[in-house]
Order: sequence, then structure tokens, then C-alpha cells
Amino acid sequence: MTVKRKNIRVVLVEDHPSYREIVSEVIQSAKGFSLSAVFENVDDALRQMPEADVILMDIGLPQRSGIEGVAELKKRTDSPRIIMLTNFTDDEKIMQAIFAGADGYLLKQIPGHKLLDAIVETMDGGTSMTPFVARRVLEAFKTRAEVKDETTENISVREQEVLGLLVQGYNYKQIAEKIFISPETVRNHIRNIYEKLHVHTRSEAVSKAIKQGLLK
Amino acid sequence: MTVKRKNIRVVLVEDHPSYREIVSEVIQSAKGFSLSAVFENVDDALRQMPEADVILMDIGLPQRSGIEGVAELKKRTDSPRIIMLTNFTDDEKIMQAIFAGADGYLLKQIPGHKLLDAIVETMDGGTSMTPFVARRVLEAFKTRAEVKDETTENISVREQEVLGLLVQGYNYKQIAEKIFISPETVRNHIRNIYEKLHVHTRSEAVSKAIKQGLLK
DNA sequence: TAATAAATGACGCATTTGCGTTATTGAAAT
DNA sequence: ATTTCAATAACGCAAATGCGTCATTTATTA
Repeated sequence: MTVKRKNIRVVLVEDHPSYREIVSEVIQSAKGFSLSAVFENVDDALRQMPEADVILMDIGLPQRSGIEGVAELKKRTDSPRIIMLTNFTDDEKIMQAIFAGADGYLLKQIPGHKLLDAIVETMDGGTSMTPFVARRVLEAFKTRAEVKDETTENISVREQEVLGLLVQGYNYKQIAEKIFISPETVRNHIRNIYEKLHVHTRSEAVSKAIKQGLLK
Repeated sequence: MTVKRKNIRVVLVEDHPSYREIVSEVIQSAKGFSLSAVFENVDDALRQMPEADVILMDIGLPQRSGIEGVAELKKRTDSPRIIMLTNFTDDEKIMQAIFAGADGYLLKQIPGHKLLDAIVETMDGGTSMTPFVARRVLEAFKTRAEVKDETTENISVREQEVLGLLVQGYNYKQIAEKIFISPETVRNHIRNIYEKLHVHTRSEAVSKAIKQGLLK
């Protein structure tokens, strides 16, 4: 007697006919998976999207790109998990897809069994990335961030709050209104923040706050 | 007649005896892999490291952590590729390891065959991450960076130069001295930058410049 | 209990900033 | 040949900023 287990419902969005065939075949022949729908462009997918667990979306679709597709779908409530299928070539788009909120980034030449693994892992709340993509992401990450420097003292909770507003460009008065204190107190907080960060201007404070990840 | 192929030489650094045993077993019994050395702490590993292709390093070692280990090894010429083995718990350390320059981040409970896959993929220049780790990394990434927004016009070379100095906290006069133009011209450049970025203060400009990667 | 730190508030003042307005030069595009 | 644009420069002025100095309250820690 086996426990009745629901299949993982997969939707594929891919314009290239032969690749569409290959992936469809993999999903359909796999135990525990079912292919709910196949679309060849984003517009159709957005209009006719059925209930599903995971969407496999080509990143480089004509007309509306897969990135727009992700962004749209992720706005919906109960959006399924979305895995992007990418080529070696579209390096720039990988980053855009990440910010659009995709849950996985796989190279198209991934073997069938690994694609299935990735779908399961994504269902379990992880983010599947092929090592090539992961490398790109980390490289981009490292160029943007800095390690927190040892001399930076602890910024208090209230100060972090003020610092966050500073980064958004608010002035004394505006910050004061937002957190219901006097502008003079804001000045004092900022003064203290400067001292802790060893800076003397807003720009430097904003710069350090962002680069060192001092916010939130 | 088979082609003679060199084994992938693996080194393991892990303090926990039972886990050490398990991994050693996996490597030794795998075709195409050989276990060159096993260390139980970073100091021994640094002192006696043999030639190897891939190092598997526990991230949470006593005394000198695996993170220090990576940092040290990566300074050496011809450093092998390094894969960190992590637990669910040490979230903060994952980021530190990334900045230390590790080439892979795997959860310890990874099945043997996937560990072997990851070693191969890392050898091929990729970065292997288990989906759990990948998720953490992307979350951290997303909070720090933004996508370049479409409305941002092209910042000219000279303007980028000025913007860079702005981010470093210099004022009109200081920027003027640095690039040998009048402070009034600096004002003009900054004015134009503001217009292109749709901002009205230094803080906002600095913030956008960093988050959108407008520098250099 | 005394010292310390965080959060609050205030006044004065020199400096810096943001913006309106105007103008010249050289290079690139039409 | 002319328009457009980047880079340069200048003046004025209201608003915002950075910093010195001082003070109160409430936690927390030594």
C-alpha cells in the first residue's frame, strides 16, 4: 500500500520548439511530476497560467522577456516558484532575473535528472543555481559589498533608523517628522553616527552605511 | 585501451571524527578521486598542505576557523579550489567565507554523489552551492543592490569622475582641486548629475550611484 | 550606588549646498 | 552649416549642514 502523493505540477515557458520538446519529455516521463501547461511566450503564459507548483521560464524570450514574466508573476498572490533557464551568453540578464525575484537559475544544458532535482529543491524553499551562474552572482556580489571594518562602532537601533532615512535622502526636518522627534535630536543622532563611523559628511555616512551593510 | 586520466586530488579539513570518516569513505571509494590528506584543524592544514586540486573545509572549526583557513590558502599562488562545508546554523559565516574567496558552499548533509558532482563542477570553474546557501546569498544580495532603473540617463565620463569623489565625501572645493577645475564647474556637474539621476541631494546621489553600480 | 550609554532637546554660527540664471568653447551629430 | 551637447566658469541667495556646547531622563552595567 503506497501513500498517495501529489505530483509536482510544472509549467514550461519556452519559445524554442526543440528545447521545448526535450524538456517536456523529461518532465512527463518523470515519476512524481506532471506537466500542466506549455507556453511559447510570456503573454500567453500570463493570461492562461494554470495552478502550478513550479514554472520553468526561458530567460531570453522574444517580445516580453522572461524577466518581465517573472516580475509579473511574482506580483500575484500565491505565485508558484519560478526557475529561469538561461544560456551562457546572457550574463547581464541573470542579475536582472535575480532582482525580479526568480527562485532558481539553471543553464539550459543541464541534464534531465539534475533539472528534476532542482525542481524538487526549489519546491523545498531553496534556490537552485548551476555552478556557472553561482559564480557570476558571487563575483557581482563581491564587487558591490565591503567587509565591515573593525573600527566601526556599534550603531544603535535608533541610529540605524536615522541612518536608513539619511540614505534615502531625507533632511533633518523630514527625518524628524517621520520618527516623531525634534530636528535637533536628529542632528544629535547624526552627529553620533558620524563619530561612530569616523566620518564628517552625509555622503561619507551614506557610502559607509551601504557598503558595509549597516542598515536594517 | 583506456586513456590514462589523473584522479582529482582531494584534501579534507574537518574536526568532527565521524563526519571525517564518512566523507573520507566517499572520496576514497569514488572512481576518479583520491584523498591526498585529512586534517583536523586549520593550522595543521596550512603547514602540511600537499599538492591538491580541491580542499573540502569545514566552516566551523575550533581555534582557527575555516574562514581564516580559506583566506590564508587563497593568498598562496596556485591555491587549489576550496569548497566550504557548512551547517544550517552558521548563517553569518557563509557571507564571510564568500568574501574570503571560497569556491563552493555545501551543506554537510549533502549526499555523497552530489558532493562528488560538486567537486567536479568546482574543478571546472563553477561555484557549487546547495540551494539553501544560494537562497541566503541571494537574499543578502538583493537587500544591498538594485537594478539600474530605466529612467537613469547616461552619466558622462567626467560626471562619473565627479560622482566618484562625491561618494568619497569630498565637497565642491576639494573635488575642484582634485580634478583641476573651478568649484563652480563642479557645482554644474553635480547639478547635471542630479538631474540625470532624478535626485536633489548628495545623499540620494551617493545612494543611487552605489546601489546601481554607476561608478568606475 | 555610581558611572555609563542611549535617547531626547536646544541655541548659535560659519560653511556648504542646491538652484536660478547666464555665458563661452569645442566636438559631434544632422 | 547648424543645432546639440559636454565641459567649462560665474554670481546670488535661501536653505541645509556640521559642530561646539549644554541639559534631562531612563536604562544598564560595574
